[in-house]
Amino acid sequence: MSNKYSMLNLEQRKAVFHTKGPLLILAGAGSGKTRVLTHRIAFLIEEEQVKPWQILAITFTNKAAKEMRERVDKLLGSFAEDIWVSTFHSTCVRILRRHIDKIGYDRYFTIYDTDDQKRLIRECLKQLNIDPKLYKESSVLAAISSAKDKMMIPSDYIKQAVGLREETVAKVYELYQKKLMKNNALDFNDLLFKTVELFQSRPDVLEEYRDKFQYIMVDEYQDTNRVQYAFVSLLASKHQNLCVVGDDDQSIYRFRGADIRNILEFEKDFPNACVIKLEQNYRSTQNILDTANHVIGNNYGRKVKRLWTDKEKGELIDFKSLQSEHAEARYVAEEIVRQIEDNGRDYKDFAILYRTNAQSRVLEEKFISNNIPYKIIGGISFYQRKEIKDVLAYLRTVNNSTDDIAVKRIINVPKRGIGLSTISRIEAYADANDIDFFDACEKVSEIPGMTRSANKVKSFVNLIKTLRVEMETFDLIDLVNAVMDRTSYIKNLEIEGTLEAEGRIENIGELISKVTEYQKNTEAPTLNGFLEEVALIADIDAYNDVSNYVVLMTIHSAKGLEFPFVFLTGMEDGLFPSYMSISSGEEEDVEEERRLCYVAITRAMQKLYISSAKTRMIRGLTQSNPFSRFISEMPDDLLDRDESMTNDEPENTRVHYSRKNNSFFNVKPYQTNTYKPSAKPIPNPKSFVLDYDKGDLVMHAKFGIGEVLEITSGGADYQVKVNFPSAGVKKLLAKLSNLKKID
DNA sequence: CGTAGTTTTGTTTTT
DNA sequence: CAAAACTACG
Repeated sequence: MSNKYSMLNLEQRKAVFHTKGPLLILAGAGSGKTRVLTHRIAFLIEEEQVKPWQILAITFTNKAAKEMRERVDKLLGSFAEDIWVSTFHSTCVRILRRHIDKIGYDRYFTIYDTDDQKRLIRECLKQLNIDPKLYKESSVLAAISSAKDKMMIPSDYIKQAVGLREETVAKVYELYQKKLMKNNALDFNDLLFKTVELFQSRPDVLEEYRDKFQYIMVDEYQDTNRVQYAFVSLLASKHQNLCVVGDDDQSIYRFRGADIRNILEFEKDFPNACVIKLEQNYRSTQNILDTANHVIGNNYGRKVKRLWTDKEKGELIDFKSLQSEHAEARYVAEEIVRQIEDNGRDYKDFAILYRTNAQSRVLEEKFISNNIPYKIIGGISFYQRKEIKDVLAYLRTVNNSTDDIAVKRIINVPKRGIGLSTISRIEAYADANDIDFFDACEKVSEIPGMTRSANKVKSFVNLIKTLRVEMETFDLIDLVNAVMDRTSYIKNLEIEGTLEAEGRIENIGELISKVTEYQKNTEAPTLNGFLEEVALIADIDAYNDVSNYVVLMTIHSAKGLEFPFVFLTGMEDGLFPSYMSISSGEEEDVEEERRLCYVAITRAMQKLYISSAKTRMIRGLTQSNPFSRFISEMPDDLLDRDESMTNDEPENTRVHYSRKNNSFFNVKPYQTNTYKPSAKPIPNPKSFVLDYDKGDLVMHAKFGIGEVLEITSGGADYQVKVNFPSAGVKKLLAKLSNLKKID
């Protein structure tokens, strides 16, 4: 036997060699579970003659899947290609693309994201005459979503509905599902649910996959919900070679339907299950681990385990209380600079974690002014940006004419004079005749009462038809370019000439390079394939630790990652644990937050910094919250407390720019989220000199001559307000607009 | 029909 | 505070 397994500890080896029958691996944070999984796959193939295509390994993120595949590749050479290593969602899509026609859907279905779902729900509410003020689309969506996670179809939901509210939601659910089907679309929940339905209604299909996947592995099992559980157990029930890996202490997706029961009662579900605990931690120092253990020890109903390490105690946990969120951010930035200058650390050694995405703003500002390269993971992701969704909606419309949501999104983008009243007339006509929205557009001349707008609709229909014809012969890139040309989408943005528009143009450029990349890396690239890949992408997937920058992300996004230095910020009661969890009165809710805290602490390898702000502006109100209760759950002798530091930002050291007239930091191209000092180290902001001043006349390539009204300094560039007689007042970035002074 | 200007509303966390 | 939703006017 190959000696690659001798690197593993006793428990890890047990897990690798136990290949038959159900196996639960309780893997504490940093205990090398990915290592176990990859070695287990290698072992199956090398020593047990299992064929690569008989193995299914499921992860939650594409990043995890990619990493696992790469590591298996390294162990085995190149056998890993045929192993199904993918997320729940992409596994299901793959199955559905082959078989969904057997349960009455078209195989070229579209995948709806949250935004699309909300639009659809809005339509349902309208159609059912339900007051959207009383039934907010987000809460209705949450209800429907959780029903689907529990595998309740509309009729099940109606049966169990109690009270007016639930009965109303049930009606919406029923209509929503009908509309999805009509639009030939599936939402995220459906991907799982429909696959399970397929398996249940077509035993022959289930049998096919049961025979194929002799060995199944599931990562992050503690985060599975009911449908995912059903999916896995259906597939595994025959061979029973199911290996699940998880840590109940790291279950942090209850809000998304994750059912901690799945892991706690695995042994009940699979009576002859073998349980192995991995408790040796290879990641963190003793002090960090002890802190984590103490905190999580306050939760009830856990599987008993205690992480240990043979590493040294390491440094104490730094705890600092700052005056405001600005002071906190400054402290973080300065500490990073200090560590880099004094101790020769790299930017990529640092991660800043927070509870909510909103907290990233202030940190970002300080990083810019300290010239620290950083990347924010999450928040409004690239694929959720308006301009990207617009372009994708065009592609979706071209690809699938029954996708009403996509058609409606772009019918008047860019503006073609098709307004609300026209759209509702078409909608009414479509409903009355039971046809798709796009088909109704085609028959616009038959719709009464449309005089002026009929022609506009017609030209829109022709546009789409032309693109459809082009799709036949064009490759993907040309098609995207054709969409851009024929819609003048970019041209319209250029005319706008604002900073915001510039950012949007850059984002579209970024999308085009993603299309190119897809086209290059895929054997048989198709429009459908591209749209699918894009639909299932998560922000964290784009993160790689090769580039040298500090990363900022929510604790949720950080799960599964590790960093030498971790800053856990915003440790205030009401923020973390969140106000919601405290006020709900359910201890369960605080426990989930506590697990989140445990996840955060255990990301740190060498040193953990914890900080809180005495006052913080939230939603426009300045609040002052006590320290997070989790801090008092940490052993006092491991904390290096500094609560005295109350120095607020000294006003004169702050880089002055008011938010109002500096939109540079508000809307920026996705790419510049990664801000890197350019090859020539960017001189500090102030030493970048402009050769014109307020009152001067300048020349701009597009707008011609204008007068400089105002120059605002911010981070790495100046914002210049210029009045162009031809185009009006524009806000421009000095570097991008390349203004030339005129004497 | 489009727009600018005004009011209101909201935050966990995301595959 | 900032984005979204609404209102009033050209």
